[in-house]
Amino acid sequence: MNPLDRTLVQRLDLVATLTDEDRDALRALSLTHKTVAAGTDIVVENQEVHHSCLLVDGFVHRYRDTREGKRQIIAFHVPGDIVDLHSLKFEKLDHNVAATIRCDLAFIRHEELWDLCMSRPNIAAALWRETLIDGSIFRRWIVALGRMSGIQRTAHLLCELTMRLHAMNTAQTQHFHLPLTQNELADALGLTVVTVNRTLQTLKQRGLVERNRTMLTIRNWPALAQIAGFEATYLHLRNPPAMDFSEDRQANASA
Amino acid sequence: MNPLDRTLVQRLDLVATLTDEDRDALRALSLTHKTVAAGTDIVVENQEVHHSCLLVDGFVHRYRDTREGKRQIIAFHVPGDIVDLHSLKFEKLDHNVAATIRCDLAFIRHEELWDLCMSRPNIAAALWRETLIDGSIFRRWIVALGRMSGIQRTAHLLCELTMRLHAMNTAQTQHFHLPLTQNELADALGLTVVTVNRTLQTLKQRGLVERNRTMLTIRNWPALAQIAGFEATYLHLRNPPAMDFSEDRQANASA
DNA sequence: CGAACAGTTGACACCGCTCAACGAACGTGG
DNA sequence: CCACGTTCGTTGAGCGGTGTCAACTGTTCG
Repeated sequence: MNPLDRTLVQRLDLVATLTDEDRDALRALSLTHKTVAAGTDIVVENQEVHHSCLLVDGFVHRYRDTREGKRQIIAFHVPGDIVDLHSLKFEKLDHNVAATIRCDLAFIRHEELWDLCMSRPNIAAALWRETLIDGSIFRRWIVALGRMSGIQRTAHLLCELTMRLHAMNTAQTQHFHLPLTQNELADALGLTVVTVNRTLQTLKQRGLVERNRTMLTIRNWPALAQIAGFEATYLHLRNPPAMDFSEDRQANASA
Repeated sequence: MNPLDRTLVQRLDLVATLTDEDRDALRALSLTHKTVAAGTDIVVENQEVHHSCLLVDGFVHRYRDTREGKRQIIAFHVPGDIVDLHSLKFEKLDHNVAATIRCDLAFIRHEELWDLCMSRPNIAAALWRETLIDGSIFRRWIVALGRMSGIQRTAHLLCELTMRLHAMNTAQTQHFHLPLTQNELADALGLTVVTVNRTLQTLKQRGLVERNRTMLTIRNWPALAQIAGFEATYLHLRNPPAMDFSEDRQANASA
């Protein structure tokens, strides 16, 4: 099966309306595949690039360092995302993209992508919408960083990632792979590792989520969404996943 | 003179490459004009809109309130900006847009804007790029909110607004109109009014900037940019303004 | 003139940071 | 398969940047 089917095509179907011809045109894109190790910088600030990078498998984050050497993570990406679609219209990048874990990537030349946009307005619209959703998520992070407490922010991030992974079927139950260290969570949340550690303990004590290394278990989605003030509309999904884990909960009750 | 010349056309010329035909096509857009009072909500969350709003004159901010009633300002807009270009591809908005002061606005129907994008790829590219720059600014705000101190954040915001106003010639010297209250600054910076007040005093004591009601005076741009860690690349301007106020400084030395 | 808003100042509390040490899990090579 | 280094996670103590609360001043405008 074409790797684009369960990544880019599936992703764009989540957020836009494509025709069969659009999908075929997407499948016809020529890809350059590459696998990179955890921690690899995929694209770095000020670099000039002529292709965009589709995340096929793994987990990616975008970040920037301050002059004092502190790191702020700006975004996370799940399989199916084009992690630097913005580079299509920028000469130089203003931040870095790195592989959080070992990743399978597929590169698409800008020229070819732009030609596709010109010949298929639907696809241009879908990709533009993708970059706008990116921006919508940024806005929500700004609100979280500026006006929400540590525990609210943490809950919000976990809600967002859970929903995005479920939307793409990368996660399918209340118990799934979330390959982030507390350090990475801290750098995304504008907190320190110590605080994140304590915050996660609080969330566990309250029976909301449990995290163990690379696994996350949602124990009480409604309550988690409640303290996060999470509503999925800002992800602009056409059919947001239900997030009803009651069946799982029974199945896992014995565990 | 067509109001689009000194707003949208000028703005897009700052960030993209247009032909004369592109400019003519932009000038031919049909506009609905409107003036709103300070504090007016221009578009609100969850609203469905079928036009985008060009800021002709005034000052606009975008914001969102948390469940606890705290406000976070997400973006500021200067004349020439389309303040809700993202709405072109979204059914529902995920945040609010409000007039910071009395504003002259011009509305453009989405249908007409999209037709223009289809017929003129250059304009589509320029507008897409506009939304990407919007996102780039969000990213920088995320870094500021997550990993920079109150004084650094404040300096950074002042640098950004100064540069954007100068790029559009809305401001032309070191002394210009910046119609923001300390309350609005606080809500943008994720601080409280009290802290902003003290931070501004510190900046003044150090001889960097002075703010008086609606006026801002840049006293030492290099030093201000230094503590903010400000570099203009993320604004993605084709020709960033020089920001050399040495002549002004002499002229204002007596004041 | 008076209400409403914007700005200023002081005292105090607290959330989250810093520093520091230790424990647990993992991976790699001998 | 163990030994060991490295990364990740955990815990405690103390500090500091911002927030909170509250009072007061200054400005604008009807």
